[in-house]
Amino acid sequence: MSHTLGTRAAQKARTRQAFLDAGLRLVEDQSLSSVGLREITREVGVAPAGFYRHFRDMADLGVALVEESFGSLHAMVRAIRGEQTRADEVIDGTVEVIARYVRDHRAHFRFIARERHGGVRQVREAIAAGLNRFTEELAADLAAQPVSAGWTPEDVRMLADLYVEIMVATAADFLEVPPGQPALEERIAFRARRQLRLIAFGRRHWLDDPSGPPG
Amino acid sequence: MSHTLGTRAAQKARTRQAFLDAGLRLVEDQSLSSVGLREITREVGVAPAGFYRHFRDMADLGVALVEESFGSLHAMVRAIRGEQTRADEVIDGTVEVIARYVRDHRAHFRFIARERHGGVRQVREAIAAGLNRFTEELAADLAAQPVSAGWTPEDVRMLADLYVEIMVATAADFLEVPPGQPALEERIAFRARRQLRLIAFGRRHWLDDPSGPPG
DNA sequence: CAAAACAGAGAACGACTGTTTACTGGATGA
DNA sequence: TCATCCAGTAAACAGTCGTTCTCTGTTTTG
Repeated sequence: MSHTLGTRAAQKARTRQAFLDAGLRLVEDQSLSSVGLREITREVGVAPAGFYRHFRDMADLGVALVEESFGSLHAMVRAIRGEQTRADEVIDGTVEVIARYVRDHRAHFRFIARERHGGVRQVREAIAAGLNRFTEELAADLAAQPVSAGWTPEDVRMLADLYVEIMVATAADFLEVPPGQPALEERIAFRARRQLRLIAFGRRHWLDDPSGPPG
Repeated sequence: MSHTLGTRAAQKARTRQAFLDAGLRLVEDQSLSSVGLREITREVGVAPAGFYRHFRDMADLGVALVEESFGSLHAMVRAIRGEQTRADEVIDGTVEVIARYVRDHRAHFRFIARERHGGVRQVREAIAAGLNRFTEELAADLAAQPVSAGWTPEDVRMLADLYVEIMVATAADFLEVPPGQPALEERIAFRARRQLRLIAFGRRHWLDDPSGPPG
């Protein structure tokens, strides 16, 4: 804890990381619930029983993968929070950050998209919790903006949910594009920018419209 | 083909349907790629080899399940196309239809949500194709509405994509609610209505806003 | 009414599964 | 230095897996 890890603990951490990397690799083209324990130890180059030194079962490893994935996503959140002021700068920046995130952390996001509604309950719940934290942070940011004056907290949260849904869907669409097809990527980015802009319009007129926001 | 199926073909169709039903049942709490061939024949009450009389492999059965699921969804589309004119009537009706669809076809939608980004490529592609057809129909409806005058087809499609994404997300949220919790269901429905209304505002101001739609 | 078609049964195949057990050997702390 | 710890090994456990084969009994066809 206090100083650098002993060669002992360091080696354990390295093996654990190798498990996470192998798990991420295997989930590229199958679901977590169909990845076998022996399959993953084979990939790591370790005896099957060695698995239990690091994880209780595959669901446990899955939850660890969720945490790792959201860790890299959190770096992206901070990047979005740059100090742009004009609305379309924020939009362009947001879409660009999503694109780069998917490019740089392809396997992480694929894992989240695949297991978000996947077959392992613990993993689903961990992803839901992570997305929830993400949405709350975004809602706090949105609430602080002048445009949100007069909004109820519930409506701000509703808007944040909408934004997150678009971001996740956009990222998932990026995933389907084979790497190195910038034209297709640009089409997706273009559409995402327009969707965000449409929502920005609706947001601006949320309070001043004659038919009003209350349901 | 021409008249009623012989007892022969009828029995085959019955067994095939039993496979589909069993598949849907097993995918309630695991991914398709982890459902075994023997597991499903056991559920149906048939010898393992019997499977091959109906499907080439599990991916084949998965694609058949996608078609069945979208079949029941198509009934819902037609229901949404009721002849309401006022915007909030359409919105309320849409959300209500989504809620009822999830209630009545829980397993079908869970399958689509789970396998949309799941581990079996053929199934992913079949779902993407189904959602695409769905989105195109919706886009055609939207284009016919007076509000869409002056919109480019690309922007109409962008809007349809946005609607579909919200509908799918809302349905997925309904899924997470344990049946018989109307209070939680109403919270989700309420939020979905406000999101749709926000978009309706943005849509209304898409062309008349000073900062304009072109990117 | 005979012949062909064919859904499903049953058995066998080799390979793979998760988990437990007893063990080894190098790092760790007194 | 020496006892303790513990990450990783090797082997065995009782199953399950997908696939192929041959066979049976009924339905369909001509």
